[in-house]
Amino acid sequence: MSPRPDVSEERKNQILEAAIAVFARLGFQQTRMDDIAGQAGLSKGALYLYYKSKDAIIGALLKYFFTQELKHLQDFVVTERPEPVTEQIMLLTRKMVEAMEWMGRLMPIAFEFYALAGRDKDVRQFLNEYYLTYRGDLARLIERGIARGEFRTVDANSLAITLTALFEGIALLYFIDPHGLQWDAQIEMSVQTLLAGIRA
Amino acid sequence: MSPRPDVSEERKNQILEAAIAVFARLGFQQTRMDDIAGQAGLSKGALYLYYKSKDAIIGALLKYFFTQELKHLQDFVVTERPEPVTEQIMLLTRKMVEAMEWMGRLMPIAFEFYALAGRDKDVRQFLNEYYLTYRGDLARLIERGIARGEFRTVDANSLAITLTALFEGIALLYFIDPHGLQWDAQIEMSVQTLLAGIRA
Amino acid sequence: MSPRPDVSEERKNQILEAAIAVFARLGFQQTRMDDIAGQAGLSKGALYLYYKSKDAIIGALLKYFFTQELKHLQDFVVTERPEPVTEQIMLLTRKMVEAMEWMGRLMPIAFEFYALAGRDKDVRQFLNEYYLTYRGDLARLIERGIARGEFRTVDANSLAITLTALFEGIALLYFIDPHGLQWDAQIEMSVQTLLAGIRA
Amino acid sequence: MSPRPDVSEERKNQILEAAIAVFARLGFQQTRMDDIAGQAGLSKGALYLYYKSKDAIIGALLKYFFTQELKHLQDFVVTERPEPVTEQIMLLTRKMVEAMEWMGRLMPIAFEFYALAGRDKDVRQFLNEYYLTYRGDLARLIERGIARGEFRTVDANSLAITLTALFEGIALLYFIDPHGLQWDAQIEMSVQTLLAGIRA
DNA sequence: AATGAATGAGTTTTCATTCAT
DNA sequence: CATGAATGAAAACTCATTCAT
Repeated sequence: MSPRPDVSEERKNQILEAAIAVFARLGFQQTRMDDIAGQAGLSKGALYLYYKSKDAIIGALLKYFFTQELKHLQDFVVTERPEPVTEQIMLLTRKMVEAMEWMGRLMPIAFEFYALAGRDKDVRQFLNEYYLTYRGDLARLIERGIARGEFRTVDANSLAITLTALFEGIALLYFIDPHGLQWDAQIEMSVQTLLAGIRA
Repeated sequence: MSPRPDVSEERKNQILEAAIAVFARLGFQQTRMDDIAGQAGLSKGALYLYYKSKDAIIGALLKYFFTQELKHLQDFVVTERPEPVTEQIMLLTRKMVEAMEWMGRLMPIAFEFYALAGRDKDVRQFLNEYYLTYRGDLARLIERGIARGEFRTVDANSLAITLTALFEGIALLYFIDPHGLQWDAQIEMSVQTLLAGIRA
Repeated sequence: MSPRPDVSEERKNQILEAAIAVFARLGFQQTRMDDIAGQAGLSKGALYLYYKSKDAIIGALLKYFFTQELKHLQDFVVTERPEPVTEQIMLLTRKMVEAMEWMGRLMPIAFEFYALAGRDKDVRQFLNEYYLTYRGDLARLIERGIARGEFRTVDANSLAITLTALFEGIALLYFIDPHGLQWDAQIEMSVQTLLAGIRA
Repeated sequence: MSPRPDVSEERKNQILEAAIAVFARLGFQQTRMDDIAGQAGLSKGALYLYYKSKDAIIGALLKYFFTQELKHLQDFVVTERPEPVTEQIMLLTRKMVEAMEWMGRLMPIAFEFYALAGRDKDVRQFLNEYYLTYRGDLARLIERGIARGEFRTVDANSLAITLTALFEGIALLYFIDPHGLQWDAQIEMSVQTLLAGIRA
């Protein structure tokens, strides 16, 4: 009677969420398939019904992870808003801080990916595309600021790279020492200083 | 006393250099003790005469690697120089670009260490101290700029963090896509913009 | 009684035929229950409704396979025929050649069974009985030839063994190199030569 | 002082002998690497120092096994002998019987190879070459018999195939039922009958 | 000091079998 | 009857580490 509902999608997410939890704690290499299975409440065999290898899980995670990152930014950029762009960027920055704190457990995964990118062309390629999109979106925001006369006429693309680098660099420092500093204040100050450098 | 010079120190460096070469290519995890031994021109057994485990090699490398990084900066900061601090920072930036290009093949190792920091407290602790020193040195440079009236009265420490983050962030982007951009110009522009934000 | 015809026997054969198809291609060990299920157009679970294990399928196949083999021969031997026995044997030989070519794709299964016989006493026992029957039938044919004065007074049983061995040996050589020779001519010649040795 | 003697060759043979022992008992598939290691008195790891996989061991065994088979025959054929060829072939037959009894434990391995040949082109190719050589050698012996006037003018090659098939077929029957018959007498009789068919 | 053969615990992956639906 | 998702017990293979020489 009951057409068994397709659990495939559900299982895949269940496994990815479990993988995130254990990868964050142990790193890709230290994590055993058993760990993921245990965390997901499934048997080891079940993992292989949905992903054909550990690498496949890591690969799926890569997309899952960075795709979500982009969503945040794109929600922001896609619609023209009335507030000054400076303010929008500060808002974005604050959102990023929140995300950073919330995603603290995911940061080790990001750094695993960066390390992996050193050896794996596909991963590097994927990350490259991610950053291209990311800074492209930022560049559009900055151009809006230039058009509105908020910013000097700077190379929006270059500045987008600078901003991206600043975000990533701060994330790294936060990752190394999350409790040694008032990061929210610090980040706001950093971005403020940078924006001060391009104010019209 | 001993007529034979102590070969021990030499061997240890020989091993670390070999480890750098293969770790950069393969990552910590993929690298076999055999790989290091082969690269060093020693037997696998010999490795264990000088380091008691693979982890010990990685640990020694951590110090070796980041200590060298600091030297560059400290040479710069330790002596008061006559040039404007802005110029000194730009000079430092250019040095960093050169180093980045020259050390390109070593960058994977840095990212291996960041990933490792996520699950090894000692590594995290060590990197934290590294960054403390690094930004402390930068802060002194910035204070000098403030004292000389080149910069506004900003929180030198905060700005040092901002600058450190910017350097690290750019290094990450360079690592992911070394040939997609004119990195030397990009970095100079990034730092210039930031410094423009604090110019008196 | 039951208005529905017993589907059980039909299913069992369906499964055996599917098993033959995949076993021939992949061998017993390489074949997955999934392969058999897929080939039979059934679910994996259904297999277990009709056979309690993979080994049970192989066991059933053993009987199915060699029982059919014997039918051919027995049709031949059971009724006294008017033709010279030599001619009957040649006829039988030609039938065997036809069967060999037709069953070419099934020969791997026979060799799987021989290999299996090496480690499974039941299989060995079953094959032993098969050969006993086979050569018993041949012996009766030969005795008829002796009785009719076509052959010298030889030990019919021994000769039956010789003939069986010759058939099996040629099948092996054919299996290893089916296209390297004119097997039909070769086999006829082989049997002719053997029969020449016992002609009265 | 003592230049450590190269144990590599010794180990490889040690492993092959161990493999023969357990393969004969358990078959290729049922045999675990641990079984071979245990039988060889080595650790599992040591196996992999000398053969890179289980298949590699099987492959090496294939050569080892059939190469030795050929040696027996070639010793026989290579030098022109004074005895009648019929007698030489009977002598060869008797040797084969001895070998068969001595190698009883190896026969399961031969049948494993035959089954394997059904799925593995390389194995099939190898066996094909083996049989080509084998019957080529036999053909030379038979030709000698024709030249000496012992045999009728038959196709030596065809007869070599017949003889090879007879040997192989008898080996199969022996394998299935080693104790049910006086095999030595049976084989002599079989070959005698065949040779009777070509006697001049 | 140096070697490299040997070890064996540890890891991914496979697949016959079960059982809730 | 039939399904196919789930299980978990193997088993091949790896590699850091040891130690006899």
